[in-house]
Amino acid sequence: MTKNHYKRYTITSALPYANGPIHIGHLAGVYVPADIYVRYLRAKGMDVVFVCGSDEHGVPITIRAKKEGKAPQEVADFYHAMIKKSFEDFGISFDIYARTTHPIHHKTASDFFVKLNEKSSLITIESEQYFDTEHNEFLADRYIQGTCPKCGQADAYGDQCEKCGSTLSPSELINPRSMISGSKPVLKKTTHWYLPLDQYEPWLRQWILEEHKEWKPNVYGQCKSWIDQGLQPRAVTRDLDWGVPVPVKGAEGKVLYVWFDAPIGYISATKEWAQKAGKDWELYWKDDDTRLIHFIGKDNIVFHCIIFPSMLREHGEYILPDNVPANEFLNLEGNKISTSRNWAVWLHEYLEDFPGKQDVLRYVLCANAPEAKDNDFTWKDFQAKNNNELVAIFGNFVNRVLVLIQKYYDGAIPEKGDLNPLDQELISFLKEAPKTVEKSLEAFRFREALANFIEIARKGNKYLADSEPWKLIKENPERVKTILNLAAQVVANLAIMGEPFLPRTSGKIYKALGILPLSWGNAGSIDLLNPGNKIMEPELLFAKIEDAEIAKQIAKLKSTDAPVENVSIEKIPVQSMKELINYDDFAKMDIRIGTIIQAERVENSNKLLKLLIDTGIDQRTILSGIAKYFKPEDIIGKQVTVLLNLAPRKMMGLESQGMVLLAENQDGNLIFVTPEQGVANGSAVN
RNA sequence: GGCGAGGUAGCUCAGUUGGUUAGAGCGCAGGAUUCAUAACCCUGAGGUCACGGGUUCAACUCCCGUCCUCGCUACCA
Repeated sequence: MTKNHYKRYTITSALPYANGPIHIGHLAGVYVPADIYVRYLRAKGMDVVFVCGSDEHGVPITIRAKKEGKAPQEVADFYHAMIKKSFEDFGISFDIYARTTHPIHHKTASDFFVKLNEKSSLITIESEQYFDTEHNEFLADRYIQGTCPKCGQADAYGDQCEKCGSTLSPSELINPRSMISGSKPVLKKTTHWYLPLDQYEPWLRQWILEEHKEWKPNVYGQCKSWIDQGLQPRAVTRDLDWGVPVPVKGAEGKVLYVWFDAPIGYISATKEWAQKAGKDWELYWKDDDTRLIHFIGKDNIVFHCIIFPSMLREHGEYILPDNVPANEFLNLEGNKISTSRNWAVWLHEYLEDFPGKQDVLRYVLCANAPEAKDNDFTWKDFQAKNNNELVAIFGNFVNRVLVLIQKYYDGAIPEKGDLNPLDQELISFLKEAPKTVEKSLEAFRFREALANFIEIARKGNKYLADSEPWKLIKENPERVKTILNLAAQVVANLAIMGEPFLPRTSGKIYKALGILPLSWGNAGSIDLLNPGNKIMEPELLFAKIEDAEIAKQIAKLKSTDAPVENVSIEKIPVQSMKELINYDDFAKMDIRIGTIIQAERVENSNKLLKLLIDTGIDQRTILSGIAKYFKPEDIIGKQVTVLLNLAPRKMMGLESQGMVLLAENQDGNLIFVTPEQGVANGSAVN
């Protein structure tokens, strides 16, 4: 249960996978909110550690490494360095950005496993797994390719088909082959350790569903869904040579599964930081007065709410997360962000294209963060928020105050005199402002917090408009001193309360005011600036972003064929060529042209269409997973290419007698392979 | 199909335990102003709160059903 007071905070943000750069979706969902929260805590003087690091293990990295003829470490090094740098340049204020290949992490993860094993918290299960006899090693799911049993895609991986998105197990693949040698793998017995999640169900139910009803609806709902569906034991080891070796006799050639070692990375990162900073890491993980918070995206909910807490609890010494504020996903210009299609705004590219504009992106991503539902990032909105809010409201207010003080008082803060009702109103608003912002931040409502913050600048503009110092300067100069003193105090307040959201901008304001950064506790005061203090020549906080710059970004995005720039490691080709076959293999296939004469949806299926095909030699039923792409009535009469002698297979209680061939275009839509000109049904394709 | 999250002004979103004329920002229209990056400030138009039932003195808010979007999950040979 959330307590009222904590002595310290441990804040984690999801470990990026060292297999690609960071994009705005990662930032909006995880790193910007986490950083805002941490900066806020620090400004309040809280004892806080903010940890993150690269997740460098896992099979995708080894696959990429193999394809590029590199060692896995080289791939991880490249992206680790790139990610670390872009976070630094962007201003995410980690206390440490660690990595899971660091010895401290290997030892921590290893010890963690040993402890669980010694407590008999893990169970071992023997199973059959694919083994590459040529290379003499077990094959990770990702190392096995074969035909997807669900969509027929020939290059599905052992754990997932990237075309249809199905989750698979290697044994389901048709004609499995090793991606290392190309040979056909054999099943071989192997033993693995499992975390018996099913045994923790009563506790999880109590801990989450009863004691953490305050978690966000999306998080709470996902957890409930998982728990209600019944949890299964989960393997925590794999037969692989890239990862943390399983520290048990007889486990040679086995490593900890990435999902087991990655979250422990938060702990080892804290250890590494503590060593350097001369702190006691255990206070941050084992003391009940420490509040542990995980910032993640919705894809990580089950790991951070169910699996990792189960591990921590079984271990026995650790505290559990008090909250897991997971965000939804950010879309880009109406489409899902996609790395493979290069539909993304990459952080390292943004930093190059918009130098010095880190705060603009922070602002837009926070104002538009996908807190309750998926959200859309558009460049037009980015421009509008910059020009209409940062420039026109915030930047403009600060600028006009500084310009007026410069003009009337040669840059010296004037003295306050008697206060009138207008002043009083401003002062009481200002006094309440920190509490309002604070309340939103404490509830992880960052959009609201940001809106509350920008409201301060709005009020400042209104105060100037209402009090009209530029008019009064002639008739009542004494009064103007009070107005501009108060206006300047508002500017100082903006610097304090803006720091979590817009740290660089805050720095600029402090510099312009000629004062050192103030802590959050000063917010709300109207005595932050001493009369007589000199301010600097005003410098604009934000610049307008012109249409041309936006058009350029949109054009860049729309040229989806463009390779990922500034990434020297090449992307994995979409599909590599399969192994060679001889003519006889090909001749075995009976491929013909047929015509769809009936088409209807399959009941209770949202993917399958039941097609009746005239193949020239018969009329047969073929089921095809294309319901998402075609309406039945639209495809009747269409000539298509059909694989006739594919062994029949039952789906949804119906038998499919063949396969209709389809191609996928760049948008991910399916296209029938249709003869250029009409031909007779039954014509062979050779 | 099952489960989860959403469906509120043109756009992006708030609406706390059901309570008087449903809010904000942007955009739009009009006005005022000139200290300011032609920015600021004021006013206004715009919503059968997805749809249909029900509970209630009272429902955006609770219950039932339907439709749509997103995610997970099952059938995509």
